[in-house]
Amino acid sequence: MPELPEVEIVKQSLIKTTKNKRITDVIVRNRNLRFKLDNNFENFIKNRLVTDIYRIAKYLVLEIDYIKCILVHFGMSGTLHLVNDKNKLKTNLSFYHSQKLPEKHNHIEINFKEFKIIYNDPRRFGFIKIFKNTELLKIYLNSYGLEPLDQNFNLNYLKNKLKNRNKNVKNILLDQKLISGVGNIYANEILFYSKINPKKRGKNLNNKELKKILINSKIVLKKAIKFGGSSIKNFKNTDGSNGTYQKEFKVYDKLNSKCPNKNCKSLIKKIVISNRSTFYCQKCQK
DNA sequence: AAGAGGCCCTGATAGC
DNA sequence: TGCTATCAGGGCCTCT
Repeated sequence: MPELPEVEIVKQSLIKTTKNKRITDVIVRNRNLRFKLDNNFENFIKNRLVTDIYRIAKYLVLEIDYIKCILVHFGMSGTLHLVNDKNKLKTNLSFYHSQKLPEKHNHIEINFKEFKIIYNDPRRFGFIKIFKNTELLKIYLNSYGLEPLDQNFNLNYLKNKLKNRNKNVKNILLDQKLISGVGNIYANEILFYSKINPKKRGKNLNNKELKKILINSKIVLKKAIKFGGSSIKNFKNTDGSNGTYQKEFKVYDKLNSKCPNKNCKSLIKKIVISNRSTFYCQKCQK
C-alpha cells in the first residue's frame, strides 16, 4: 500500500478532521505490530491535543501538544479509518475504499469527542513509534534520503547519491536512504516514463537519464496525489474508491499488456528484482 | 561497505 | 469444495 502519495492523502484527511482536537481515550487491542507498541503509548497521547499532522516520506506524523509526536508507518496493509460512535464510517480516509469498518485487525483505537480513528493492519508490517520531541524524531530519520518532492531534490543531489553505485536503478529508487517515499508501484512507473531499464546500474546512468528520473519522479508523485493515490487490492465489501491513480498505471501489474507508447508493439514484461515484481517495456526502456 | 536475500504476517487467488 | 502454493504497495537484519 502506502507510498508517498497515499500517505499524503491520509495526512490531508487528518488535517481536516483531527487537527486541534483532543484525544479522549485510547484502546490498544494488539501491540504486536512490526515493532512492539510502546507500553506508554496510551498515557503518552491520552487527554492530549493533536496540534499538527504532517508527512515525512511514507511516514505520517501526529504532533501532540506542540512538542511530542507519534510516527505512523503503514507497512504493506495498514489503513486508518475515521468512524463515528456507532462504528459507522464517517469519512473514508484515503486509499481505503470500503464503506464499512473491517471486522478483523482493528488493532488501535484513538477516541476523540465525536469520532474515533482506528488503525487496521492485517499483516502487521506497519508500526507506530512515540517521540518525546521532534528532535528525537529527526535523529530517528537521520539516515533517510530526500523525497522527490523536496525542493532540494535536484540533479546535484541525485548525482551525489548515485555516483559510483553498483546497485540497479530500481533498487536505488526503493532505497529509502537514497530517495525516500517511493515504493514498488511508483518506482516501476517512474522508470517507464524515464525510458530506463530497471536493471541498469546507478553508476551507468548519464546526466540525461538522471534528469529524467528527477523530473518524472516529481511528476508521477504529484499526479498520483492529485488522483487521490492508488487503490490496488479489492477488499471485500468494496463499494467505491477514493484513489484512482491505479487507472493511470502504465506498466505496474500490466504483464503482457501492450506497451502504452505510441508505435511500440512490445508487450510489458515482468521480472523479479530483489524479490519485488518489476514491470517494464524491453523496447522502450534501455 | 555495499548489496542481495531472508523474513516478519495475513489474506486473496490460482491451480490442481 | 478443499487443499496447497504463490503473491502482495515495506524495510530491518544478516550474511557475503
